[in-house]
Amino acid sequence: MSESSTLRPTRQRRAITEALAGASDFQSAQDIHDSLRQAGEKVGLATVYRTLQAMADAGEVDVLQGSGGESAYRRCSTHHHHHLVCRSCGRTVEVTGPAVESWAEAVARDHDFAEVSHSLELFGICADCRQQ
Amino acid sequence: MSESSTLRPTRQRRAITEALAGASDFQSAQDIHDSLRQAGEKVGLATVYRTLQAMADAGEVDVLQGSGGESAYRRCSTHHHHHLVCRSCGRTVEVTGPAVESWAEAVARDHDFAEVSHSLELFGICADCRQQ
DNA sequence: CTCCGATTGAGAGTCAGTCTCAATCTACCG
DNA sequence: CGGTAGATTGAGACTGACTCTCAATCGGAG
Ligand SMILES: [Zn+2]
Ligand SMILES: [Zn+2]
Ligand SMILES: [Zn+2]
Ligand SMILES: [Zn+2]
Repeated sequence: MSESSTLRPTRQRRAITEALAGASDFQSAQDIHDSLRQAGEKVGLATVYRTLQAMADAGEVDVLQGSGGESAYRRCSTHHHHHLVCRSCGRTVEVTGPAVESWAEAVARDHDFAEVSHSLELFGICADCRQQ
Repeated sequence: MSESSTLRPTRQRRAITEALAGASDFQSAQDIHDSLRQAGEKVGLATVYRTLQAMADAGEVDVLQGSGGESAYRRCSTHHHHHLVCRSCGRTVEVTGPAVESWAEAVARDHDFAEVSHSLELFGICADCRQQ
C-alpha cells in the first residue's frame, strides 16, 4: 500500500544481506561495514546504516539495543520471539515465552493501555564461556 | 562495606535527587539539567550525567534505554520490577511478573547459561492519551 | 582553622548515527 | 537499443548524547 513497491536489489543490498546471513550472532552496523570491506565489497557506511534500518523496519532483521546506545542486527526467524545472549561471546539463542506474551497482555489490560508492545532480552554467560 | 565511604551529599547531588523525587516518569539527563536550571539551581551537565550514572550503579534509580540511544532515569522502588510506559505521554507504571521471572530462569537453565539477567519493558498508549 | 582528597564544570573530544546532494544505477518505455 | 524518471549511493559535514580533562572549589575529619 505504501512502501514495498520500491526496493531495488542492488549490489550493496545483496552484499549486506549476505553478510547478515553468514553470521549467527548480533553485529553492529560498523561490524558489518568492516567485514564487507574485508571481503572486498566497497559499501558506504551510510548505505549500511540505511539498509539495516530498512530491513529492521521491514521486520527482516531483529535489532538489539546495546547498553552503549549502539544497535546490533541479526537475521532472525520471522515469528515473534526473544533472545538469550551470552554477555561474553555474543552467542545468541532464539527463545519464545507464551507465558510472557499472555502476561504482557494481561498487564496491559489491567492498566488500560492499548497497542502494547514489549522488549525482552535475556543476558547470561554460556556454558562454553564459563569453562575457561 | 567497600565504597559507600566516599559519597558526599553536595548541593548538586541533593538538587538532582530532589528533581528525581519530584517527577514520577522517566526523564533524560538533559531534562533534569533543564529543570534544575529552571529552578535556579546551577549544576553542570557533566555533573548531572555523573550523578545519574552513579545512582544507577547504586541501584537507586532505574534506567530506560530510549530508542534514540538516550537514557532516561526514574526514582523507583528497590525491589525487582519492570515498567509499562505510555508511548505518548510517558506515564509509567511499575509492574511485576512472577511468571516472567520463573520463565527466564527456566530458559536459562535449559540452555545452560549462568548469571542470567533480563531487560523487559512494556510500551503502549494509556487510557487518557487514547481519548483525545 | 587546616589540609587533602572528593567534587565540580567549562569546554574539548568521542562516537554512533543521520543528512546533504551531486554522481550513478535501474527499471522500464518507445 | 538509446532515453529518462526515479531510486540509490557515498564522501563528508553535521548532530546529539555522552565522556574526558584539569584547574578551581568544596567539605569534613582532625
Ligand atoms: Zn559465550
Ligand atoms: Zn514477546
Ligand atoms: Zn499517555
Ligand atoms: Zn524481571
